[in-house]
Amino acid sequence: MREITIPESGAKRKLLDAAEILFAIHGFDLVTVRHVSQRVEMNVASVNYHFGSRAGLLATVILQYATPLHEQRLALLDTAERKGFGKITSIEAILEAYLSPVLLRIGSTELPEENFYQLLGRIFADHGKALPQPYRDSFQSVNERFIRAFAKVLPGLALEDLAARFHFIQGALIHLLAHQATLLQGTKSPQTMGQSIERLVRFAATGLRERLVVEDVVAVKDTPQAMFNF
Amino acid sequence: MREITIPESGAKRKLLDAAEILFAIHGFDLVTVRHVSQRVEMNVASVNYHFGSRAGLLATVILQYATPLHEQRLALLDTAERKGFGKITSIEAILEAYLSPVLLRIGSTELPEENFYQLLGRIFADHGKALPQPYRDSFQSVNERFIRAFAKVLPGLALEDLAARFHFIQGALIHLLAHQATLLQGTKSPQTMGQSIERLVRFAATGLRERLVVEDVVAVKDTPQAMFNF
DNA sequence: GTCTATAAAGTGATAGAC
DNA sequence: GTCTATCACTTTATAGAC
Repeated sequence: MREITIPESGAKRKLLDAAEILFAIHGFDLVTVRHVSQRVEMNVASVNYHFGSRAGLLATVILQYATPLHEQRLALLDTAERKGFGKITSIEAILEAYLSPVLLRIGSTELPEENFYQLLGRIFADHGKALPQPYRDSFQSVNERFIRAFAKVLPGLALEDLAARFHFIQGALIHLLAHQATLLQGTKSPQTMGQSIERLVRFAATGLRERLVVEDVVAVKDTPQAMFNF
Repeated sequence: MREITIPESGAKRKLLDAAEILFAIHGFDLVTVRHVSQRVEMNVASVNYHFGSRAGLLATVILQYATPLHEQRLALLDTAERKGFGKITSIEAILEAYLSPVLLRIGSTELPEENFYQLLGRIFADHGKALPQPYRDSFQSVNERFIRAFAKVLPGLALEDLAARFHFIQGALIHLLAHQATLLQGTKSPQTMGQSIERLVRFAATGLRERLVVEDVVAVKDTPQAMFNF
């Protein structure tokens, strides 16, 4: 599998900057190599020369943002776990390890805050669907790592329920990232993303602590791995 | 504003059936009028003849699903509110009025269950972005109606916090709809959507009941309408 | 590395025969 | 209403000049 390195400057960087904001605003499907190259007044062949293809450009953009975010999430999770479990705040610590890294805007170079969140929302909405399989697996392994961390501090909860709740939290985050900008239109005192994330942490922590006893939700015991397929 | 009526049979119905499943699988941006017409072995001009344009076809598909769902949600909410508040179960009743109508698969004619949920997820992920403004307003008014209903049974919670939490729940539902199918790959005893919705009701109800006292989340008092812009 | 020209295929929409 | 042919344009990608 080819490694993708992120250029600091030069022609590749210029094209990436253009691609990032266009993908953020219009989505992955509607942006053409012409839109990208024309935005920075380069020729139409430049994208294919520097990234091989349109797909190569898209993969580079996605990995530039997803990879450091994944690393930051896992690093914060490691730190939270080393500080020890059993404390009342451990659920919040894991949630913050997962949610707060989006606030660091890592991977971003020139992108305005609003477009950074939009782009991140699009990237995680389809779980790196535009990436080759090996890269997609990294999305999945981060999910699995977090679900197992929650399982340790919520021993009374079935893994199936935990996976479902984690999926809910992931959806809430993606929706927030995708629509925070439009949510603020016309507001004089805009909510910052930090405030929204803080709200989500509290909402999710309470929801996770709900002790589930449902008769009609049957436990699934056959293929554990299937639970992490998202 | 032109009314859009849904045909029961005939050429329009055939084209709609094709369009629905293609939009569900590939997304709104990648499906062409040729894909649609060729799927049911009709000529390329048929879409433009029957729907005026590609955009007209897309709007018809979206409204066919969104309109009855909106009506069902509001009808269930009215029923829940008439049964009286103050009971411990009122939060769950409102949540079920919002979430459970997706299980009825209303608006659907020929769509397999998996694709129905996918399509609904795509429709609500972008709040009817592909629709003319008057229709988009109906998405927003349903949200506002539900947030106000929650406010009555959660009087201690600021409207800003409520709106944020409702947005989280909406995101969780959309993510669930969009990925329920892939979530089940490889599972022998698949979770039904009904079970997932039941899990979401419990998770969300608990999260909504969390009594928020946060110093760093400042109340916004200027433009109330901006809170419902989603 | 940059750029123009072009290939080969696809796009939405429409004119006009039937 | 149906269908073919076609228009005017856009798409990704590449060959080849500089």
